[in-house]
Formats: sequence, C-alpha cells, structure tokens
Amino acid sequence: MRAHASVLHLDLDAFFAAVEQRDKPSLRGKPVVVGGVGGRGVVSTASYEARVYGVRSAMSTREARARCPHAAYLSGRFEAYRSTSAKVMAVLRDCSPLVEPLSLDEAFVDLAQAGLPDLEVATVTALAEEIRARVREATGGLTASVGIASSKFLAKIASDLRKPDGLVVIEPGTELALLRPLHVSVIPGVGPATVERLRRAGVHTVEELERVSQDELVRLVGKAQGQGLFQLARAEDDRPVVADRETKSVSVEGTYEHDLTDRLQMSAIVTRQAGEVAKRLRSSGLSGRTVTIKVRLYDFTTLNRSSTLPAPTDDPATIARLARALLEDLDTSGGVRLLGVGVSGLADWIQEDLFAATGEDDTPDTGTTADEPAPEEPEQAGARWRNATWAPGMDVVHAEHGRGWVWGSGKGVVTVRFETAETPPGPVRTFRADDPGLERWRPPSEEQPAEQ
DNA sequence: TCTGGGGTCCTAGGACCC
DNA sequence: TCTGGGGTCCTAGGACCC
Repeated sequence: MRAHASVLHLDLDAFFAAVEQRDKPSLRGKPVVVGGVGGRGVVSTASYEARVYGVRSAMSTREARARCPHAAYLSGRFEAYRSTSAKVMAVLRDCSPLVEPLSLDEAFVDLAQAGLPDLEVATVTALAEEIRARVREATGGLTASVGIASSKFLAKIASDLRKPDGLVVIEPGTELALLRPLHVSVIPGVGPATVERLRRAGVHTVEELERVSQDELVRLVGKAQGQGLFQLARAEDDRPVVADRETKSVSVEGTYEHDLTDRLQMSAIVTRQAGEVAKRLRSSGLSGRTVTIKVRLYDFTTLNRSSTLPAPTDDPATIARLARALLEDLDTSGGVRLLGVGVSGLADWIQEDLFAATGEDDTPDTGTTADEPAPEEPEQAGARWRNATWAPGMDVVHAEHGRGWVWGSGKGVVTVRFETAETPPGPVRTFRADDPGLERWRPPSEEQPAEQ
C-alpha cells in the first residue's frame, strides 16, 4: 500500500454493448445483449438497459431471451472492440508510461509515473476526470468508471463503487473503514467456491475475514489464496503495475450446437483448431512446447490432455498431429459438446533460431571418437532431419520425417523410432550421439500408412 | 434440451535426478 | 534388503477473471 492514491483502475462500462450502441444509433437507449446467440450461447455483455430486466454476464442466452425478449441479441464484432480498446489504451499511455491492460476494457495505470506535480487527492482526481473526458472523445462517446487508491486491490474496488460513468478516489488512511463492511466477494479472486467455504466458517464481510488467523485461512482455502486473503483483508497490497505482461498460452475452442459423436469429424475439428492456434502463434512470433486438448463431454465433464515436445513449435501439422493423438486416447462415445486445442510453454524464439544457434556444419564437431565413452553432455550439433528440434544439451529428439515423427532420447546416445499419429511406434534403434549413422538413418517409411 | 471463449494462477501427485 | 530429502518437470483438474 502506497502513501498516496496513485494507482488508477479504469473500466469501460458495458463495453461490447456500448460499442454496438455507438455504431448503430437505433440501438441507443435500448437493451442490447452481446454474446453467443445460438442454443448454447451465454451473455458476454448486457447494456444497462438490458440489466434492468435482470440480464447478466455469463447467463445463458436462453435465459436472457426469456427475461428480455425485446433486446437486440448480437454475436459481437471483436475487431471493433479491439480497435476501440487500442484507442483507450493509447489515452492511458499518454498519461503514464506504466499501463497494465487486464483485458480489452480494463487497465491499471501507475500515476506515480505520470509526471504529476504531486499525488494529492485533488491532483489525481483532476487527472482522472481528464482521462474520462479524453476516453469519451477518443471512442466516440464511451463512458468509463475509474477508481484511484493506494493499491491495485483498492483501485479496482473503487472503480466498481459508482458504475457506470463514475469516479471514486479512496483517500489514503480511509481504506480499512471503506473495506470492512463490504462482502468478501468484492475481493478479486474470491468467487462462488471461496465464498461458500468462508460462509461455512462464519465469514461474510471483510471485517469478519480480518479476524481469521492466517493459519486458519490457509487451512480453509489453500496456501497461496489463504496468505493473499490474510493480506487483502488488511488492505495490504504491494503488487506493482506491470506493463507488457507476457502471453503464457494460446488456445482455440468451440462448443457445438449438437454433441459430436463422429470421431472423424472431431479429428477434423482439432486439426482445424490446431491450424488456427499455429497461425496466431506465428503472427505473434511465438512458439510453444506443450500442446493441450480440451474436451467437454455431454455431461459437462471437462478433460484436458497435454503432451510436451522437446522444443517449441509453431507448426500446424505438428500441433495437429499431437492434438489428434491426444484425442485418440479419450472415450468420447457419449458425445462431446466442446473441443479445443491450446499451446503453452511459450518461447519467443522458434525452431529455426535454435538451429541457427547450434550451427549447421555437415560434420558435427565433437571432441570424442568412436572408441571413447559417450560424453555426459554431447557437444555436437543436433541431428538434421527436416524440422528437427534436437540440439546439444537436449535429451530428447523430435523431428518430422517424411510422413511421421522421429522420437528419441538419451544422453550421449540417441534412441530413435518412427511413428505417426495413426500407428504405433516402429522399431527402436540406438546410436551414439556422435555416430554419423544417426545422420543417415531413415525411418522404415515405406511400411507406414500415409497420414489422412 | 441450463452452463462461451480466451485467458491466468494454484494444487497435487508422480517421475526423475542428485 | 532399507529407505532421505530437495528440486524440477510434467500432467490433470479446478477456481477465477473479463
């Protein structure tokens, strides 16, 4: 917690719906619901006119239609939201270099970096009003709610207190008085499951939370969350505003109007999704080692299966093969309502960079000869199959080879075998890592069926 | 024919290594 | 022929956020 109220949190009001009303004047003043419009859709954003009828985010669109049949139901135009968001973020970055976007419609701004003459309440209030006016101007009339306080935690709570189109500055020294009477659910990270656990322990308000020992909180909700709650209940929060947070994963998923039962169709879907993930990875200059599929069964049971490669990839065929192989191992006979593919373990370098760094000599430069024991850490360049991703220091090789994969492992030795997504692994062969035969090895590809 | 899509973070168990 | 402790990586699931 800082001595001054110098953390600002900005939240655009009913953002997606507000963009639609801005761009389509006939929708202004009327209930607008943005979200999935199909039979299994949910509400993403409801305009304030729709909220009057009890329509809320995350509600099924079916229920929203029952509550407010005359609303306009729109599936959303994310390009418009992205470009509008970019204008808002530009306004914020113009005020302070330290801006942390949380989503398209939310961001923290560190006012201690804004170059203000001081951080008194009157000064930051004037800046906040200026920001709100500039956001309105830059976006063609969108309103924002702003909170300013001595920490991220309190700034976020403050921006929620006077929605929509509100501004709340929590004066330093008054934080606990404001916080104590509030319900624990105002604390970010406290959702339905945590509310229920705390309720059973007789805890409803922040004031009651403050009376629980740290050990007891850890027992109730786990180590990380328990320690976090113990601090937040005392308004203790020193988390810095962080610009440029790195992407950790990229994923694509889809829920289908009717449960899927056809394995071939599912296979085709994850192949397409893998392609979309790869495209987005490439457009961001990213690649990742772990491929995950997500499968939601007919009964809403959700399964994740993942597999980690020895080196990052952004190759659609590699991601698709792995995703299909993971799908093969699941029993989907009861029907599948959702399928998804994701890549995590991201690096901002890709295979080619790794390769370039390890050298491309035709003859691996190794200090060992054939009759010396293999070194613990092989120093020669990796095997050079097409798209190979093995390099010195790595203990597994993974490479694309013709119509299948080569897998192998070892320290000083490399064990290789050939497989495709559709066939079991072929015979195993072992080479010393510096054996030139490794370079010449070819899979028994003629025996392998072609990939679909 | 309840229950999206894109994310982040945490927990827990097992494998493996030293 | 008994039995460690710590650290890291991987996998699976769950809570939560917008």
